[in-house]
Amino acid sequence: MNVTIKDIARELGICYSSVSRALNGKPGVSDETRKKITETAERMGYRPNELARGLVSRVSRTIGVVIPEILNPLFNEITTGILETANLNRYDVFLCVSNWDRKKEAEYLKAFIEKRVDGVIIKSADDSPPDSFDSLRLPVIGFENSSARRNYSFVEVDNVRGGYLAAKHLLDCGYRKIAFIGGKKNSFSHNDRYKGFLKAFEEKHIAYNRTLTFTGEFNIDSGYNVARQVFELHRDVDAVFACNDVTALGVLKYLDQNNLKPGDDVGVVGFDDIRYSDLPMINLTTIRQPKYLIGKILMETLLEDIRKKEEGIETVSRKIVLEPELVERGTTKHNFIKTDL
Amino acid sequence: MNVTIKDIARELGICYSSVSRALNGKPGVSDETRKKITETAERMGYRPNELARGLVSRVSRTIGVVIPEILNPLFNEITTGILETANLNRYDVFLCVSNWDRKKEAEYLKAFIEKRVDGVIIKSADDSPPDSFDSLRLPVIGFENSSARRNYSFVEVDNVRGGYLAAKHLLDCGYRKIAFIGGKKNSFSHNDRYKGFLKAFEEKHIAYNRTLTFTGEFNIDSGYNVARQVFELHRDVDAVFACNDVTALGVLKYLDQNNLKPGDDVGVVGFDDIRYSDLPMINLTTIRQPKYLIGKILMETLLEDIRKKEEGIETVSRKIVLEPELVERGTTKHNFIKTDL
DNA sequence: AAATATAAAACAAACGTTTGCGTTGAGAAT
DNA sequence: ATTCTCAACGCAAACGTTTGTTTTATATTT
Repeated sequence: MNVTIKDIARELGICYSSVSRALNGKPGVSDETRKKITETAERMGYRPNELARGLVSRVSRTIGVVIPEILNPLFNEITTGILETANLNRYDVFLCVSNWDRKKEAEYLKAFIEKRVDGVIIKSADDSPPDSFDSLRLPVIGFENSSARRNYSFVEVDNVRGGYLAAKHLLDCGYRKIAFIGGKKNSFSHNDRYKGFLKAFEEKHIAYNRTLTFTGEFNIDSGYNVARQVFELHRDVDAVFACNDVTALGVLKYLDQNNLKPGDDVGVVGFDDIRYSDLPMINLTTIRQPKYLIGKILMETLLEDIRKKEEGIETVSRKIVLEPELVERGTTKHNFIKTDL
Repeated sequence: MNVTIKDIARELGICYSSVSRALNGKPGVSDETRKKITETAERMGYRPNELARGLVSRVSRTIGVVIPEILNPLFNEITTGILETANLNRYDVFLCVSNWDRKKEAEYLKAFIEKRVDGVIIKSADDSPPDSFDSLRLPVIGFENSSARRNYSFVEVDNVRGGYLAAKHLLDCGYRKIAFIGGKKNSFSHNDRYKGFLKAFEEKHIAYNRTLTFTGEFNIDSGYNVARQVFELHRDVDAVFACNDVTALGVLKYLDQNNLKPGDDVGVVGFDDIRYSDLPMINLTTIRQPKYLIGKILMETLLEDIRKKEEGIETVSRKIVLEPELVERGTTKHNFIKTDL
């Protein structure tokens, strides 16, 4: 049904190999016939079959991407960077959402292999990235979890520094009883941010009460519920560092419903700087991750690895660390002085 | 480098066609050899090459999706529905973002054809969906723009009714000087929502001052700027119907910065009911689109069309219309009575 | 004019599958 | 003993490309 190079060859009474060479700009065909070929290809509406092409050339110009969520603004923006960079380089992307399910993740990876993608980008659902790639020679790059040390590259933000910046800022403002609401317990990002968080206290020789440490899920409801827990258990908490902005939104929701004014009554710092957190109604102080850039670098690094592999150049696993940045907004106030509520 | 069915056949001293049949559960191979085959396939780590498979079977189990944006919460949730439904049915999705660029859109479609996707879902960047499919027999389904009547199916929300619900609600509350901030001028959704909007006025025999009609882009800044325009030009406006929630957020931002209280001073209704619009800090009254469901139905309908095509059954273009729903929140108040500001 | 070089085109194998058809051989029916 | 049936398996073509090799035709050299 579709036009093939054989059809074009038959139309012109020549061999189809010449058509292939002509259309791919390879030598071995005269300018005259080349012109005739491109013209008839155009006229007949020829569309190369990338499946056949990929079968012999072993290149599919396709990347597989697995992320845990897409609704989450963090991954949303990272994905945007990934997709735009891919498309800029004429690659197509299989996008798969694991919902933090390790099993699904493995299934997607299997499908990627069967569809012969040229490379894979993965934010693993847990902190032991799949090892099924170790045997294949498929270029892979991960987001976060670099500490799990695989033989592939990683991109991530300096989470220790992020946690440090958050705590230091809160302490500088004058907040003292600071609750830490982390992400999944024992996840690398959680641990690193907590580590940095504690470091700020140490540096200022302020003792940290570890009973103020909590963990939550990556959504608003969780943030809300944990906030309630925090304030019911510890009436004297005067600030919260939430390990991501979505959780922070849940905290803000709790404060709003309990007539606590962010910044004045309770300081709040988030992490990520998601879209809309700069709205005046939200105005969340946060640690910014360069989300779009992360996606862009993930894809660019992967494409470079793919190119090198095609050229037979050995690649080394890299770990690319980006800097987080404090964004001061209205949910923290300088010169905070505790007033008993 | 990869294990093939020929490798398995050689290992067992049989013909590779038997391997194919065994692995695909087809008849013509004894239970005994079938078992041996599946075992060695497993042992050797065989992964079928979907490129080769697709080449002969003409089925790739791959869907191409083109959307204008992914950052936008509306498309974000629709995409979630699309992806999850695809994955549930063991399809992979090429996701491409057009950024409302007609040319990019065409490029993606071309790539889809070359990669031999089984079907396409598209929210076209403008209101004349690409016609390049008319010749191909590729199953396609669109989101919105159904009025452009192509020979493929569409899913959309009843936009006329949505506009009507918004205006009726505002009028019922007591708002009278209502600004309409639309989307891209002359887009079908814009026109339909405006049509419904006007209908509510007619029904109540209230004249509508058409100078209160504005258009904007699909982002916060635009909403903010148009809001400023609205209120600088028309000091007596007491409510705004924004054609989408993102624009409405821009309006809320403007109100916040000008000490106007949503609901009490100015009624605001959005459209879509995006994530986070239910946060107490935002609390936006809006017309809900069943976003996830839209994505799900888009994919399910497409897959059905694909299945029918594979079975040689003729398909007819359908237009699936979903109902929008008014969600009352804090940015509109009943018994609003105009007080001169 | 014969030998040689070169560009253009044809030939053919390969990529890894699926699948229609032909072959084989063992047991059942005659 | 001969024929028939039928499952199990092998053979080979096909899907639409790319690409190395061979043939052909033309131009160049001696």
